[in-house]
Amino acid sequence: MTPDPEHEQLAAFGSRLRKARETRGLNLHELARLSGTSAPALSLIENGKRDLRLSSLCRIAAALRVSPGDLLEEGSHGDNSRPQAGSGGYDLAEYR
Amino acid sequence: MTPDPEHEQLAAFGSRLRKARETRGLNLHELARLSGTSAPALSLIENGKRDLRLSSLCRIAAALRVSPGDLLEEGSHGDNSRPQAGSGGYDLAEYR
DNA sequence: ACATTTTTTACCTTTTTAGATAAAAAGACT
DNA sequence: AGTCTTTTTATCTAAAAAGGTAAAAAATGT
Repeated sequence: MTPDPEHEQLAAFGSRLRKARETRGLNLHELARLSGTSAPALSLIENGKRDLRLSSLCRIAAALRVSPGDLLEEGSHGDNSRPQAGSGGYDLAEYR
Repeated sequence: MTPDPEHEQLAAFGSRLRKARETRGLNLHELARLSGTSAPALSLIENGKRDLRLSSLCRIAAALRVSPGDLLEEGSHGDNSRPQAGSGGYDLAEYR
């Protein structure tokens, strides 16, 4: 079958991204400010409706304090379910 | 200092990609046929001079029989130094 | 030195990411 | 019901990826 592996991978990436974001209690607007990618773009990406550049992927991963690979692999090795570094704060004040 | 983390990450990705390609004994032209990304584009990417889409990254990784994450992480867990699956053949004849 | 292969660079065109903004849809809460 | 928050969708514009081709540069081999 393999109905469009392209879209499948983007969709899988998108749902992992969404899960990581929600786990950290961030909404799209906040992640947008942290990552530099706009909220509408993030919405499209999380729904697998938009491709994204590697540089954007890295910025988003950094904003979520995840290694970029953890958003591609289904997180067996790197635990993706919780923010890893201490100080759960996200310095959102800086971006206000 | 952090002189442009953007370019740094692309450059690091590029050299990992180059290493993976060379390990498999493929030249740019062959990887281009296998991945669907043109040889000039691959050259720019390997030298960190061009950004690339996530979908392109996945196609290239598939052509090299590597998981996409292995090209982003420095391959501690997934061994990246050798083709993983058996049958070293790459079916280049199909693309002639 | 010469020929061959491989890589790099340049130019051009098409497609697409990406941001901004606004508006609509969906959810949550009182 | 209504209000507020969050998400989704749409439209527009600019910047950039990506392919093709071709030519130049570099590396390799005889």
